[in-house]
Amino acid sequence: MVVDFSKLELNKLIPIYLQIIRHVKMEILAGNAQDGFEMPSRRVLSTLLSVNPNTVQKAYKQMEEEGLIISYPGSKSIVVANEENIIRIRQELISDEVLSFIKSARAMGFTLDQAKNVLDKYWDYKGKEVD
Amino acid sequence: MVVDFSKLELNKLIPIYLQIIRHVKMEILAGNAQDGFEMPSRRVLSTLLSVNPNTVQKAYKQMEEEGLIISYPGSKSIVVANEENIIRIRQELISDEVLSFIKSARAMGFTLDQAKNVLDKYWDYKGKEVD
DNA sequence: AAGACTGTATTATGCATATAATACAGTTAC
DNA sequence: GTAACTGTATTATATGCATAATACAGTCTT
Repeated sequence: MVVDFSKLELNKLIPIYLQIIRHVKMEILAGNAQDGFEMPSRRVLSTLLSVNPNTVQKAYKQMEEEGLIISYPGSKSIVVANEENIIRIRQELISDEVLSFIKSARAMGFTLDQAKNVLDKYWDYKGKEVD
Repeated sequence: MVVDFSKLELNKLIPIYLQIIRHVKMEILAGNAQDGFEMPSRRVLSTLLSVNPNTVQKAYKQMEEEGLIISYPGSKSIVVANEENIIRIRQELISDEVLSFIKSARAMGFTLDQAKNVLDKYWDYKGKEVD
């Protein structure tokens, strides 16, 4: 099975290679990218995302260094989704995504209840308009 | 009264001038930066944040163009926190902060209830460790 | 065996961000 | 009025990110 990138929408503010890495981590956490799954090749993913192959390579190289994937020259790269990695990724993403949101919500003057109400209101939200 | 920047901690991933702008918007939303409040001078804020004066100037110039502040050459810049701005800022920050968090939480496989539980767990969180 | 795919590497260019060092004119405080 | 502050502007340099264009060697498929 191959790790799915079809739901990754690139944001212009954050470096693309970091968004690729974060996407893989989220797919692992969500249980969609399991241990031993294949990564798409650098060239294939660069085409899919309309991005330069070197940008994808930068992401893959860093994931390699983090022990998130294993690459064999000539062959495809493989996901390493062992317990150790999953625990580390969960801590990292909670710290990056959850805590930064809480920080923002508090800075905006939200109480905990108000923050939960906002989640209720926008959880199933799809489009672009907000009110 | 002068807009407070003492609680702004700079993140290395996001451009500094954007973090400055976002901080002002959050202070306005939270009701801390009220209409007519003074901004710290470019030089003073650059010293406070340990950042180049030109970086602060870039943030102030963009806020000027957004109608968020008014500057008079030689004098201090003033916050424009009218109803129109507040509504626009609220929409913008909800879109930027709330929707991006929801998107991340869903990508991590969280249900709405799980997301709320995470908020409960970390809302009052201070330090750096996560479990 | 051959061709098409892999990973990996190098060199060059463009752009945005941030820094550094000045400069000048208007306002404010003493 | 003078000094110390304002906003505003310019030029130069460095860095990170992304792109473009190649190149080479290993693996896989047929």
